Amino acid sequence: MNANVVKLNNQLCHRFYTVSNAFTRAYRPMLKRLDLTYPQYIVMMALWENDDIAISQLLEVTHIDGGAMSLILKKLTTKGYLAVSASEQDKRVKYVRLTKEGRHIQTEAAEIADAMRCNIKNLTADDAKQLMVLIDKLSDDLTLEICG
Amino acid sequence: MNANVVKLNNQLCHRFYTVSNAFTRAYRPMLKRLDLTYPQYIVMMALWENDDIAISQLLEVTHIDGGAMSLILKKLTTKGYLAVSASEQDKRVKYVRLTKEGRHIQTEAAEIADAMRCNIKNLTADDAKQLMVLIDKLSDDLTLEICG
DNA sequence: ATCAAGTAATTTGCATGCAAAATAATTCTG
DNA sequence: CAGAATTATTTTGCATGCAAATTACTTGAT
Repeated sequence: MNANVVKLNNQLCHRFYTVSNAFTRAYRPMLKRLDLTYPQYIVMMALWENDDIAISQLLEVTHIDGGAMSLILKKLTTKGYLAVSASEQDKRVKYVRLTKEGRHIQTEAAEIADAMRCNIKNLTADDAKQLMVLIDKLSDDLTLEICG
Repeated sequence: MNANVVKLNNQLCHRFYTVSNAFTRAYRPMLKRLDLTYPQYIVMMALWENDDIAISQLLEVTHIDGGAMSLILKKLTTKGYLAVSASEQDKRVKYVRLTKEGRHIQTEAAEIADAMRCNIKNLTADDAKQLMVLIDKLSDDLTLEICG
């Protein structure tokens, strides 16, 4: 029978794929004036909220790939937004700290976040809240069982 | 005031980023035996549902990047899952068609989709339905206004 | 104390995603 | 009917995402 035909339009995963990429594209032109890519913006957001943390913690909150993070931190360092330094206690650990410039651009970033929220008109505030709750439920499933 | 502090945990976009990547990672080991990556799997799903279509249509339903699609189609051709041929009417247009082998692996793919659904236990069927509705609303916002 | 494990980061190789430029072929316009 | 504008695909250059291997340090067991 045809019940086994996998329909693209029924796939939750494909929706996430599509929307996630759409977000990245939507942010790109806005982040351009800060010279940030979307993943770099995620790192900056994490640091604005919690500065001077270890790379391992940054990895945990951002969910960015470790290998990618190495490159991203180098680029953000080059841009002058942050500095990375090894811990004295444990030389394996490296701490990331915003520079004055890195803290400074937070104001502009807040405007970008506002602009993005304004662009999302179809979705009500309640919808957005609901959406986050549902995504978090799904998120638990995905992280817990790395599939059998 | 602190109202302008952008919190990572309030960002819808970051949730999509995280979950989308989690899906890709979750699918990877399952798709391995079919020698498919997740985007390649999307292309196959689109073709199982609608075979013998132009690349432009494939781009439309999958939302995969055009540049990436070129490479993906080459790889799927090499794997023996499909064939690409130029249209007679309009030589600019190329049609994509599944091979017998390409059609054959649909059965196994259906099992993979089922397995993935089984792994998502936290989310009820109703939740999933709700989630799709909300994502589609959001999706409209993102595709329509490519931001100002 | 010493050597084997374990940890934190980085590096590597491959597969996209994205924007912009380049190709190739078709249609539109004067 | 010829050149311009348009359309379908591919190519190019850069930035991740992912898994696996590697490096540099630390900790643990004996």
